Amino acid sequence: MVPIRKTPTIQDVARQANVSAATVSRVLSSPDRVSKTTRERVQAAVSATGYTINQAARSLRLRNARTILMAAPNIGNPYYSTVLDGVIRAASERGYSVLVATRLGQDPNRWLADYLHSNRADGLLLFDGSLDTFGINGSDEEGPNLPLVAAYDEIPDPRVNSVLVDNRAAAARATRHLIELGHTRIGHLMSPSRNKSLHERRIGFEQAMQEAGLPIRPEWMMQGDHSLGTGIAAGEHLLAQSERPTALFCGNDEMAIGVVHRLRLAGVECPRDLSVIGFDDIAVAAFAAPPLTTMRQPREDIGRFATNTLIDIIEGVIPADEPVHVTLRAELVLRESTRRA
Amino acid sequence: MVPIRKTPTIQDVARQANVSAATVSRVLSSPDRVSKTTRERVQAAVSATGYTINQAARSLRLRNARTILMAAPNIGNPYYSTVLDGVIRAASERGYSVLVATRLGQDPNRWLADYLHSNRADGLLLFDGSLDTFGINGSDEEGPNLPLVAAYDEIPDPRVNSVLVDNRAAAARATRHLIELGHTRIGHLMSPSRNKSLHERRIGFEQAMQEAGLPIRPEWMMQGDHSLGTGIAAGEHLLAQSERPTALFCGNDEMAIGVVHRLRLAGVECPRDLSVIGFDDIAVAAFAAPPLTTMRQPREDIGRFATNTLIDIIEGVIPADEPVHVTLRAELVLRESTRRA
DNA sequence: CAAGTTCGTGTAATCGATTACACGCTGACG
DNA sequence: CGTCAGCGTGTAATCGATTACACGAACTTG
Repeated sequence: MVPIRKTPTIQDVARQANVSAATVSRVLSSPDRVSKTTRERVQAAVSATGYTINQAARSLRLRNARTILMAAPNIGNPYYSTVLDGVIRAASERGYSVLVATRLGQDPNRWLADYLHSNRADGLLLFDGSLDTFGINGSDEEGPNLPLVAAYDEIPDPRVNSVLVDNRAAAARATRHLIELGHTRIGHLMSPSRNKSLHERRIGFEQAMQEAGLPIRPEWMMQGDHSLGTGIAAGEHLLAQSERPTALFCGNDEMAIGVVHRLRLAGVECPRDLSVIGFDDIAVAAFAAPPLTTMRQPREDIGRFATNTLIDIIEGVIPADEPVHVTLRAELVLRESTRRA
Repeated sequence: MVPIRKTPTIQDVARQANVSAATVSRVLSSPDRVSKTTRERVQAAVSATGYTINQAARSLRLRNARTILMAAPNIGNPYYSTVLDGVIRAASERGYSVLVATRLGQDPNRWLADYLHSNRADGLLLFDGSLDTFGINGSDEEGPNLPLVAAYDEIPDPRVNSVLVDNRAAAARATRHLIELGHTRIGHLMSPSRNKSLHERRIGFEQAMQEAGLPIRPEWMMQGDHSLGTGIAAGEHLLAQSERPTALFCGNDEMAIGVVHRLRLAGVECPRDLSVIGFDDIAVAAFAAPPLTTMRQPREDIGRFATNTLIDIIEGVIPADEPVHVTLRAELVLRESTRRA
């Protein structure tokens, strides 16, 4: 019967190797500062004891956590989960752990502060533009003082680093696709407008329409919230109208799928009666009925890029006082939900 | 110009309130042990300084992290992301943070050990049955000594706590659904069999077939790996046969969608020519073409339940030496991919 | 009024790793 | 042979929170 083996500490290793704890620490962090013979003795002791570092002690001493926090309004959403995958991979490559937080019922400005001021995470990946970053960053005058990278959604504060897709250009591209197919009666199911990045999609739509000299009909501009539910509601809104558009640009794929689903129940088939283009290219899109034409966001790249930027800032590779703004491009993916007018 | 404000410590609060750090600590953890007047003074000092606890210091002293680790082979998978959502919510309610780890290219038995022995996490939620739990638990004879709950996949070791779906019963239910619709020529696209839980789905299928006195045709038993790709391959396998089944039970929804997709390209329509039932009810399923009949797994419940069980074990609410085995039920969701033979 | 409780608070040790500083040894050089 | 540089290692302080123990004050009780 082996007695309960406590997790070995650096002291245990030191004793085993007949050196001081300081030397063990040096072997682990800067091996060249230790003579070859002691180094080997210590390394043997490490594997003999099965020592692993106690992160809490290390964090306390070094005032960092080698951990980043990813915050998203809803991780269950397939959009974010792909991003998260990229985040985890990038973080892991650089020796960082990933904490995940989701917005819960609480005060939106409180839920993160706790994590960040408490030395649990060294930086924040923010995928939620509705947050007041000042609440996280301390007083306004100081500016951001905690490593923070915003992605997916733009933060009004230009001092915040960001990794974004060029939503305006992508939305214009999507709209032009419909125009190139010969459509002139085009509607838009809009994304929530309090989110600045998403609002850009509407602007891109309007620009493309104006450039083509096409009218923007108010009754075909519908407000959605990115849920399937609003897609279905938009479908009903369209069904109630005497004159319907022949093409529709939706602010995201979920809403597009909702619209298509609702219209089909009423015998209005996509793309026969209505061409629909979405945005994001979530995994579902390719297998929806019909497979959805959409603007693909490089979600995993967004995750990786944002993570690497964040860690660069944390480690001082990038100076913290010069905000980084990266813009990635979305790509048109042609499938079967759009066709010639 | 305000000087750079360092994160306030418990000492700063103590100074501000004219008490000792011990008293501040007591106000925070057991307020009734402190007199009303000092308590209020301390609370005022806490808000005045904006103090938040330093988790690293707390973890070091208390030898816990108030953090759990969720490990899944692939978080980008929509299946796991819903589970993760349940995990985060349940953990958050109990004051725990969630670290997420994904299997990377490395040695499967090493990637977790580090997290757990290093005081970063107090327990592990394991969603990957291919791991050798002994590597995590220390020597065999000791048995599990680190709080661990396995979900989704069954761990061969009965001493490991688990939260699972009754895969065999659910698979039998799915198969009986096809039989009740009058199908007699039924195939099965199998899940990976090295995973014990998933293998149960095959057994459930075979049991239901046998009970109904229906033959199991080897050429209609196909091996998949839960990806869309194997669904497509299975579709091709079926297309190459002279005699095809009229119904197919797929080990998960992705494969089902792949099969349907591939067959349609060849003019074989679901459900007209082939009824297909999936498993899991991932978000896509309802909006696939056609909407997929499937067995719904209570994914968020699995996440919540597993998390609460894990935290109960960590906190000693449940004795660690009596393994917990919870079985949840999957539910038949009727949509349009199955019809009468 | 002495002795014993109870209550509220402070003192100091502790968790485990890191690192500035000090010290001793070796070897080079004038 | 004395001095000094450089290398390798140990000593001890430190990070911030928790808590066993001690202590003094107030209160109870015979």
